[in-house]
Amino acid sequence: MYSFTEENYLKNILKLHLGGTQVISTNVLAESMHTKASSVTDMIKKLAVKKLLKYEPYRGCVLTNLGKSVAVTTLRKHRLWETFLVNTLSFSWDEVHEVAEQLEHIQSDKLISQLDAFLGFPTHDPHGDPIPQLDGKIATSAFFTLDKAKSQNQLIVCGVLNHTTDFLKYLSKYGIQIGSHLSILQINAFDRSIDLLLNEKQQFNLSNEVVKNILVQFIKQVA
Amino acid sequence: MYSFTEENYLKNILKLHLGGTQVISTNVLAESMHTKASSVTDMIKKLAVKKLLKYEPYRGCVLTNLGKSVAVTTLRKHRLWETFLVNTLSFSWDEVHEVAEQLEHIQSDKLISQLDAFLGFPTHDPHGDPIPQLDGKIATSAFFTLDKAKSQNQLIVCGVLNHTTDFLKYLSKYGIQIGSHLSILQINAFDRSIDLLLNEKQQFNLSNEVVKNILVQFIKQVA
DNA sequence: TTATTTTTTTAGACAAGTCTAAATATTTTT
DNA sequence: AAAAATATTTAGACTTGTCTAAAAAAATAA
Ligand SMILES: [Mn+2]
Ligand SMILES: [Mn+2]
Ligand SMILES: [Mn+2]
Ligand SMILES: [Mn+2]
Repeated sequence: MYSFTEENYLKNILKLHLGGTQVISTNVLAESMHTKASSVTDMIKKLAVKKLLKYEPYRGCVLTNLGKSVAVTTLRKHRLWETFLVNTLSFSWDEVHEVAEQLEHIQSDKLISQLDAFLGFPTHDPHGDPIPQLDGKIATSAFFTLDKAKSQNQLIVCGVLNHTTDFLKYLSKYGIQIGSHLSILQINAFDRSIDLLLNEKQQFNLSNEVVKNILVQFIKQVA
Repeated sequence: MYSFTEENYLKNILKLHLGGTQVISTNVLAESMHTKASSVTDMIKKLAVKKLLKYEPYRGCVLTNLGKSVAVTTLRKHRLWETFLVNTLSFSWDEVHEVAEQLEHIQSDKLISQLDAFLGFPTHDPHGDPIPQLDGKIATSAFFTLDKAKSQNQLIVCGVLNHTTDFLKYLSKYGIQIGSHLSILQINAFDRSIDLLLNEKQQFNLSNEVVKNILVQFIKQVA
């Protein structure tokens, strides 16, 4: 129905919307698409004709409901495939994104619904991001970033904001993954780094730059 | 590395080679690609420049070893994905081809090797076609078509030559699938149709047109 | 409010892949 | 061996998506 390129534009606009931007400017979208502003202008004019977004010259664009639904479906497919790659095919969380970028464009409703069922209707992908449901609803994250934590907090790692291979490999090297337990020992005021205890065993320090990209929640007391 | 289109051309040429044709003519390839002869001429010139095939104007083309290896890999991916769709995601054998046509172009060596392992290193796809191995070897079929059978033969269905949804649905309606047992009751000389017994239960007649497209082998006596 | 900088759009070009119509080659028939 | 039929290639055009360079609009600074 829609080309890979169109789906990628819509998905990137959606991500920018989800990041809190109402109207997406040409330059911001060009950055996000790793392309030039002139290419973006051409493309958003075409997407506007197809009623996938609203476009005001020199003002930027906003997804229509139609465009949003295409984008959400693409994001859903991306995250389901990432889950499949990690849970079923033993990929590590830093290896899945590139492959999911390809798989998300496969067109088959049955494929996605069967995959969803096979995976047991997962709610979050391997990076802790919510998987949009069939009806288009995306769970809003109840998680907060580790730099908001207080001393003595008992936390559990739920996701990451930075999805780059480098960052994920860095976390993996320390043994940090989704589900890891973190106890905050001390917050260092001078550089905002955090001393913590991982899984009640290893103790180390994480820089503020790292800490800002780790999503956590309080450990739930299971009665 | 290679575009979807290039992979599709190479895969179609390989299929024609496997069908017994040494040199592939422009018109035959155009038919196979559902495109026009002039488009084929353009494309094979490009593939020749890339050393994927040898091309003699007005004479036709032949895959090089490089082209053959790309084509075989694509065919391997196609058949592994078909196997996944049927074995893991509960697709029926007449629903998988279109989706596999898309999935076969996903680029990730790890994806394919992990999928192969997950499926238990299958040797044949859901239509009974051999899955090319990593080294490029394609098992030659030890099967024969049902129209070669003799009266009293005890056979097992191993594959099909016609892969269309219509044909596969037709077989499924009668309950014929890979692994079905067939006993030849009678061969009717006048129309070359066959009366047979399916799985020692149902008895019916299959036309010569149908019978020519079913691959079988003798039932092996397992001691 | 005018001048300068930044952002966005337009103009024109290019690559991939396809098509139709016309020109050549090749094969088959007479 | 020439004529007719068939197969193949060339020429020119079109679509999608991209780019650079230049023009125009908007935002910011003076
Ligand atoms: Mn991803
Ligand atoms: Mn993810
Ligand atoms: Mn197939
Ligand atoms: Mn098959």
